[in-house]
Amino acid sequence: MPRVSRAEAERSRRRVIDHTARLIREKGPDQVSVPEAMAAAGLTHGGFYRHFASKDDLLAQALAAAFTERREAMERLADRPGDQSADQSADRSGDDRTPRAEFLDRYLSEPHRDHPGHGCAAALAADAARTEPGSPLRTAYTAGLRELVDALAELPEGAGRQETLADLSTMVGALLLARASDDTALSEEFLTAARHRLADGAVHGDGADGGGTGAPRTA
Amino acid sequence: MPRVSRAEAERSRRRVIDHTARLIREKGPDQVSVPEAMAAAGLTHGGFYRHFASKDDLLAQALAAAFTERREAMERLADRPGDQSADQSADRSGDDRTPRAEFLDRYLSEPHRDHPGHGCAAALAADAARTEPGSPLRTAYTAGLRELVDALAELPEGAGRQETLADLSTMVGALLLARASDDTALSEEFLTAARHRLADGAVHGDGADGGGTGAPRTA
DNA sequence: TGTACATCAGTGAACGCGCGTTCACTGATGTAC
DNA sequence: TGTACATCAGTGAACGCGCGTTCACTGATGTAC
Repeated sequence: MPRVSRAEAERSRRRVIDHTARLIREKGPDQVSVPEAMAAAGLTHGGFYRHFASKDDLLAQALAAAFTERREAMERLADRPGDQSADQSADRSGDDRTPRAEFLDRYLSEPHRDHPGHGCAAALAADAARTEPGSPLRTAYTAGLRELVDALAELPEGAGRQETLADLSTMVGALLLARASDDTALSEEFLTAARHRLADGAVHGDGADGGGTGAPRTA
Repeated sequence: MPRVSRAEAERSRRRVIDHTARLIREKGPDQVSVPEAMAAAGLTHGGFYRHFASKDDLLAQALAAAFTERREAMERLADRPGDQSADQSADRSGDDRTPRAEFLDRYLSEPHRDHPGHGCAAALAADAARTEPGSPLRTAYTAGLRELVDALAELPEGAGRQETLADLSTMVGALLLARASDDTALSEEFLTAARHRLADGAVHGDGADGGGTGAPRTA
């Protein structure tokens, strides 16, 4: 069916970007082909260049979309206290837990480890690092990373910027190492070790987390 | 020159593996072609299958070599106190610093960030994670990672296993994020934040390392 | 130690394949009157 | 509102290219006697 409406074409474009945003996290940007990206959106590869200047262009837009998708999910977490939909305090899901604690636990969880397709886009660090400085993918990565850092730092109960950068390093590293470990026990050890480190590991004076003495993770 | 001696052939094989061990860290395993790996060793691609069963086979052997190369460098660090070659205490290079502190500083340094080719093989986590469980690359990665963890945990002044896993997560994450950040300031921030976190952040009970007061680089 | 011959490391051409990109074509959409 | 025509989203074939792998060939190396 040639020549669909402009609204339909715009929907096609978004579908390609969104599917590619998933595919690059699942397989890596280099392993996603143009025919594959188009097919995932229900199209043939011939029309690709009506929507994108090049494959690089699509990859950069898809990466930006992946970062946005995650940032929105995180902001939903941060706004949670004021919002209630179904279970307020019925089950033990954390009304008493801070957005930061909730974010950490979800980040360092087995579902996140096992489903990279809708997971953290910062985990594509190595792919971004291998492109030329100034390349579309590298630029999109850096912008997305910066926004992620800022959003993390602004979470209620967040620590200073330097602590946030160290936290994010630990999270990304543990997630990647857990994904790569071809051994269930070792993989879980990475997630657990990082969770413990970030929950109370950075605290010097006292080891209590829940309670809430003032500056909990300061040196 | 066809039909070289067996010793020469063995040297060729090692040259291919060693160059590939560098190339996969620089460009990623998927971006290294068979012709490129052979050319790096001064050979043409035709003879490849006299040395390796497949490209996958070479990649796995190269990854194992990359891990070994780094482990040997680390063990040299650990043995340093007993070994002296040129400068014992002439310059300020750390005779008073622990092997662990030395390792951390080198790991989270700009030279390591800027020269992945001879850097940490664990940074290939995402590439390993994207292969099938049980694949040669994945298996080699897991084995190398396990040895790295063990070697780290056995460093003098090393903490427990869980602390080691969290430390390694922070190091790998910070290194990858620093490499990907297309902004010098942000990149250095990641290295610095991780250095501070690991220098004094993980110590619970006492902060004393080599010389004097405990936490020297506290916020 | 010398001779005869099998082995096999390395070469370069060739294979089938999927890639990114281009292009002629189609017909419904969008627009001008 | 209708009509005439230009636009352009999507199709499918085609391009040149580099890939992983195979293969016939070469001649020095290694071995048997």
